[in-house]
Amino acid sequence: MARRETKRPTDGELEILQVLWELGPSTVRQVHEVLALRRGVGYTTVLKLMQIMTDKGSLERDESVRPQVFRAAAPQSRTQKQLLSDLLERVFNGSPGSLVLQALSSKKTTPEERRRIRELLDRLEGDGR
Amino acid sequence: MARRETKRPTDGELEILQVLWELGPSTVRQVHEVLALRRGVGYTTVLKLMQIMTDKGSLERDESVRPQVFRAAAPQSRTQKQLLSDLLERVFNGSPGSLVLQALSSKKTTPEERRRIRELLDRLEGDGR
DNA sequence: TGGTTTTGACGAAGGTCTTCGTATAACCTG
DNA sequence: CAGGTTATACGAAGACCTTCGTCAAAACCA
Repeated sequence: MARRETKRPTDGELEILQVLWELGPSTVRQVHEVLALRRGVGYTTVLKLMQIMTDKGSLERDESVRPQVFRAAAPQSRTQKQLLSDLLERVFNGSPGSLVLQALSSKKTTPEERRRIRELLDRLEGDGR
Repeated sequence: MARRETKRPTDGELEILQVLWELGPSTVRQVHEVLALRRGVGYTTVLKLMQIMTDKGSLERDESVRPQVFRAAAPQSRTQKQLLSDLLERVFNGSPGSLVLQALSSKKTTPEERRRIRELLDRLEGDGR
């Protein structure tokens, strides 16, 4: 028996999702061009991964055109939210406080971002909780 | 050839680290008791994982006592920071803004946590950046 | 249309991870 | 000290993942 697992994307899958979120629906070749520059991976490697992802449901494929066009099945924001929530549970014991503090203190934020965070905090206070 | 990898702990490793951070230095038996309740894993499975982690350097082992006592090589906060930073790069393109917003909006925070976040934001503004 | 290039499917190698079974070593108890 | 119990080491099975070679199909083009 092996792992019963979350449906977290693997590293390779995430890399491909990132490219597709940025480029929009793309062919294998287009994705490969980006990844080849980034780390010299072969064309069939990318193809295979994308085929597997399609089987898994994380990509969708338009076979009516040639070459086939792939796109991410879920929007970036949803995947981000899911992975963040996963990290929160597995690493921060489900309490977002220290996560947010760590994120804010170790990385640079823009004034605009900070403004929006304050706004959100205000709204949370307003909710009475 | 296979994956050249980050040194992110695997799921199983993280589970053990969590137990050790909570209990402090512990024997395999103690760790196993927690994990067995949580998901029925076998004793030697836990042992093996902890041995591997010791080889990798993520655990340290006191062999001078019997049974041996293991402890996490790195403090929880450091691992949290590392994993958060990793997620930030791989999933949020290195910009913490939306990460923080997502974390705040999807999970409950306490008033105390929000106060500390505001404090930190104030300090960041003060820095002139 | 025939040759060349691009695309897509497939399988398999080699790695990691998790899981245990089994065998040994250490310890304890009478 | 003998017998039983607990702790450790070891190896191997089986599930993924990533990687690519190879071949066939499709598209292109001169």
